[in-house]
Amino acid sequence: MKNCPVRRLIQSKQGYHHGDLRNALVSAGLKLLEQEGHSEFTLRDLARRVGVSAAAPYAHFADKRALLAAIAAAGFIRLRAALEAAIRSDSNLADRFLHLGSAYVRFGMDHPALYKLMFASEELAAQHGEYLELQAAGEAAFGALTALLEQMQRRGLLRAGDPEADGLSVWAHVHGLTSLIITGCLACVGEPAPQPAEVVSLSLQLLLNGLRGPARAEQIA
Amino acid sequence: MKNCPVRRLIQSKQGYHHGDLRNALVSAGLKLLEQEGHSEFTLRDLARRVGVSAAAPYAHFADKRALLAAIAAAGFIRLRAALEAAIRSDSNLADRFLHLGSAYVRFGMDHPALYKLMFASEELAAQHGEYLELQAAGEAAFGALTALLEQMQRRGLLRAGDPEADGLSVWAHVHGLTSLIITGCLACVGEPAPQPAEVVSLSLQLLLNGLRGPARAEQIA
DNA sequence: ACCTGAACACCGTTCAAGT
DNA sequence: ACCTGAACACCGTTCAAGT
Repeated sequence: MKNCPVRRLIQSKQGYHHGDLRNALVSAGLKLLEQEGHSEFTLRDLARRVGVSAAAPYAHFADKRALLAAIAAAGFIRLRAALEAAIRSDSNLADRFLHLGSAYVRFGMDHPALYKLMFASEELAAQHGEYLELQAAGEAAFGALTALLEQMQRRGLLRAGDPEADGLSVWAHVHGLTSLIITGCLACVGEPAPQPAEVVSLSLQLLLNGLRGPARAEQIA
Repeated sequence: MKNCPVRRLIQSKQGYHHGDLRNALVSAGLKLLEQEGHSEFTLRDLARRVGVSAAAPYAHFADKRALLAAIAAAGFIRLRAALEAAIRSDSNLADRFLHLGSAYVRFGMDHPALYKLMFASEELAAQHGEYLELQAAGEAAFGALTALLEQMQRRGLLRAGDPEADGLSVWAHVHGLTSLIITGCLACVGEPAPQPAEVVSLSLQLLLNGLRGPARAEQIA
C-alpha cells in the first residue's frame, strides 16, 4: 500500500540512511516474532537489527506501543486472509464453518507470538481511541466470520439468530481454544495430554451443533 | 497454609525487619493488581511498598517470574473458590452449569489484571517444569468444572461423552469470552457495543445446547 | 524531514558485606 | 538465614545537534 508517486519521490529523496524505516521496522518486528517464541522484544534491539540508532524509530512512531500496534494490524490482515482462504474451499457450508474454525486456531498455532501481540494490542486500541488501523483490521477479520454465519442462517443450516451475536460466541470459542493451546494450558491438564487437533475438531462440532438447535433451550426443572 | 509450629518459631525469630517477607510480597502484589488495571508491575516498586530493599525479594524467589507465578497460584485458588460457590447454589443442574460459566467470566471481569497474569504465568508453568504450585492450583480449578459435567452426563442431562474433553471445550469457551471482554475486544465490534452480560448468557446457552445434542452431527451434503 | 549521540530516569539481577 | 548498598548491563524516551 502507499505506492503513490508522491511517496516514491519522498523515498527517492532518501532519508540518507534507510529510505523507508517505518516499514522496515514493522517487517523486522514481524520476522522477530516468527523466529522467537515470545512476543516481547526491545525497541533498541529492533533498531539495532535494522541498522539504525535507538532514537530513530521515534521519527515514525509515537512510542513503542504504536509500533506494536502497527505490527498487530499487519497480523490481523494476515489472519483475515487465512480465514477467507479457508472459506473459499469448495465444500459445503457446514464444512466451511469447521474449516474456518480450524484455520483460525492454526493461525494462532503457527504464529503464537504474533497472535498474543495482536490481542495485547487490541486491548490498547480498545482503551485509547487511537490505533484506528489496528481496530479496522480486527473488525475486518471478524467480518469474514459473520458473513459465513449469515449465509448459513439464510439457507436454514443454522437456527435463526443475530449473526453478529452468534459470531461473538464463535469468536470467543476459537479464541479461547487458540489461547489455551498456545499458552500450553491445554497440555497441562489431562492424562495423557490431549491432542490440540482433536480438541479443536470436537469443540467445533459441539459449537456447530449448538448453533443448529433452538436459541433458548427449554428449562429443565 | 504452612502454619506448622516449626515455621512459627522461625518467624518469631524474626528476620529482624519483616518476619514474613514472602507472603508480604505476594499479598502486596495481589493488592497492586486489584488497584491498577494493568497486570505489569516492577519488582522494585513492590519491594518499595513493602518497605524493603530492591534485592530482598531474591532471598525468597529465584526471579521475578517466580514471584508472579506465586501470585498467579493464589489467583487460581480464588477462582476455584468462586466456581465452587457458584455450583453450590440449590438450583437444578442446568442452571448450575450456567451459573458456573457466569461466575468464571465474572471472576475475570472483577479481577482483569490478576486473570491476565494467571494465564501469562500458566504459560511459563507449562513450558518449564517448575511452578508446581501454580500448575496444581490451575488443575484444581478445572476439576470443579469436569465434576459438574460428569454429574450432568450421568443424569442424562447431557449427551454421553468424555467429561474431560467436554470440559476443555467449555473452558475454552468461557476463557475466550473472558479474554475478549477484559481486553475490550468485545466492545470494539458491533453497533452499539454488545453488553457483556447478554453475550455471556446467550453464549452459555448455545454451549449447553450443543452439549445436549449428539457428539457427532450427521454430515450434510 | 529524518537521523545521531548523549543523556535521563528507570529496570532486573548479582554480590559482597552487614546483622 | 535474611537483608542492605552499590554496582552491572540493560531499558524506553527526550532532545539538542547534525545532514
